[in-house]
Amino acid sequence: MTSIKDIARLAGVSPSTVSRVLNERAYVRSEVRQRVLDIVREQGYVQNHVARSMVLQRSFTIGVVIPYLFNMFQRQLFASMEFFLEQHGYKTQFFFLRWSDSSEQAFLRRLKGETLDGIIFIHELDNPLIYRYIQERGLPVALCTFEKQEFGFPAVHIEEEASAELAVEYLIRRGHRTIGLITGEHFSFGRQREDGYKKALAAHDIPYTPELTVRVPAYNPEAGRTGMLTLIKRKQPLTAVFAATDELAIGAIKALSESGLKVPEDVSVIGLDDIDISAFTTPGLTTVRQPIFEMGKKSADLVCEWIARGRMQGRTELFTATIVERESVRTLQ
Amino acid sequence: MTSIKDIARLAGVSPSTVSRVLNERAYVRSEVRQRVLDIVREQGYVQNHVARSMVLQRSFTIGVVIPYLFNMFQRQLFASMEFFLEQHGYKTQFFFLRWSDSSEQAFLRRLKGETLDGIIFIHELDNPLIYRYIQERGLPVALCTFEKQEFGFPAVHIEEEASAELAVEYLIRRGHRTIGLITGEHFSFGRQREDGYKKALAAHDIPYTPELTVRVPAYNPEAGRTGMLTLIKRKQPLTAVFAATDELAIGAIKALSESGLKVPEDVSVIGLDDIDISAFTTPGLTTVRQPIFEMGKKSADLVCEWIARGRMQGRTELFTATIVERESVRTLQ
DNA sequence: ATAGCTTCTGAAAAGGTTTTCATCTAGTGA
DNA sequence: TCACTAGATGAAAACCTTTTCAGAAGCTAT
Repeated sequence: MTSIKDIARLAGVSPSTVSRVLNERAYVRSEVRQRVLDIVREQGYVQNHVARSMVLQRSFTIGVVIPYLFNMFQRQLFASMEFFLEQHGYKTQFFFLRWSDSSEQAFLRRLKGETLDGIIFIHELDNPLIYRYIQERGLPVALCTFEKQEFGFPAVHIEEEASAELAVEYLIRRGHRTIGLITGEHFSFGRQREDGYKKALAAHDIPYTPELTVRVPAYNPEAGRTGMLTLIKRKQPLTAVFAATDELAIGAIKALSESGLKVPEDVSVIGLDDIDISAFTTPGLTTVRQPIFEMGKKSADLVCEWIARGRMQGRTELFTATIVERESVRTLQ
Repeated sequence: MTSIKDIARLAGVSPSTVSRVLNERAYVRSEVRQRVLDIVREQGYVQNHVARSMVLQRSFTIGVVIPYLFNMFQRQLFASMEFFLEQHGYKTQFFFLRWSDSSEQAFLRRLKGETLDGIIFIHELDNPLIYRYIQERGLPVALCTFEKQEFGFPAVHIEEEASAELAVEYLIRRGHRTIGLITGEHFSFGRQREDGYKKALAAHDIPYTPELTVRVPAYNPEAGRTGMLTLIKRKQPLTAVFAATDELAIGAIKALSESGLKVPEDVSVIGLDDIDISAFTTPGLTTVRQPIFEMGKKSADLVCEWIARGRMQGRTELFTATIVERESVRTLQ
């Protein structure tokens, strides 16, 4: 591998000068600059990132932490982040977490050895030590889909509770009063969306029926399917179901059709997220849209802004969720 | 940040000894070893990866290159790779490519500056310089979903052509003789699957009708939808459609139902890939299964094996594709 | 002629690790 | 007692950059 020294030797200058040329510093005679540049091109020389990171004490890398699941929602979010992070001149380093406390600890250890310039969290982690560590180290960070009041990290998210309310409200407005809920056991958004469901019911004087709620261990279609199957088996009459995420909703629709029930004729289904695929199910999934792409962009912007211009205290970017009407909800009567 | 020198000072030994302890080398008195270990734990010290990469000339990072698209198929593949790469002790570094020649050139430049230990390519890149560079540098590599005979890189893939044949054959066996094809313009697999389609027709003496083929510029549901719409508009009678990927098939089903055509009663649809979601569409998508998870694992294993034990010449791992029967294909008569 | 700037350049240090080489100590066998 | 070996340790070099500092050269103003 050719190094800066080779270029220096070939150009008859010192490594310092080559470095100055490469980093577009002043104080290099234009004639020398040109000679160096020519040799660089000729030799196909590229700076060694590792050595650069070493001396600069920065890696030009942003970590993106995704706990446990890597579903369609996160794929879209991640793709968006990666795109804008690259535009800002940063590489993206993935951190998939697995489902365990030891995984979060392992992540923390790993984090300490990593020279990241910043970090984005998708979904909330259980281990508070991680946030505390980030705080102490002063690592630029952005939270995506949740916030952490006590730390005042910049965050981008929708009003989870209000968005769920919006979905259930939509159902109620269309005459539904026996509404099932399928949500996941994990993550703050699952709880918040459940709260939103309850709040909407309460606002319309509909008593909360525990038998209409089912909590599943994941947020994928398969979990939605088994959740819906459970609900059907309970024989609690219902005319509609709110699934806490679109993937859950897609699984629910599958379970309904497997059970000979038509959507939306027999049971209406509404989701939350509006992932790509929701526009392509049959029937098209009525859902609440989270502006995923924009949220990914904003998260990227926030970390980069912190890096470039220093920390801004307690900045939260709230996105609004909106109903997307497709064909999976029927108006009663 | 505490460094190895701090630990050395605290333990009253030299950095060399600490390094030996950390890397589990011999020639350290067990008493000293324990003292160092205690201080390391106490101080929460972790090795600095950048410095380590610098001196070791390896990064413990495998690059995964994904051209242009980042769809559901690739998400699953990527998740699988990341999982097994981590098991092998490697980090995963993403390289998303955009749709242009300059993007591939930019990638090549970037690649030169990167200290990767290995690289996995998902889908074939157009720019041959990239493979030549990899070859010259002797960088361990694995190809996933395609192969490059002239370079003899280890590769894992299915027989694209034969798999497509399998799908079309399945249709023909069920009495279909006017079969549409929706495929993408780009990537070798698109062309190969088209060849498979033609071959299956030829094998059953069905003349190839160009009007039944439509080529779309992407491999996502939206492209599948517009592709199907085009096919419908052409008014060329057909009883079945082979979509080159499941995402295309999902879009095709959507277009059919939008046009008042029922699947599979009016038109049968078969895909290829068997991505997660295909089990959850209504009707369930009949498709040809590519063992995505296993292929991801194998790719990871191959690069790691090359790194650990040196290059194995021209090793190709062929996976077999199998029909997955669900509800989107009807038997005629 | 001298002092004081500006522009340009190179030597050397720094960044945090690993590894080679040299040295020292203790133990073994003659 | 004397070589010799094995075990344990530290000093220093190396990995490849960037940046600071110092010095040289050329100019301007006194």
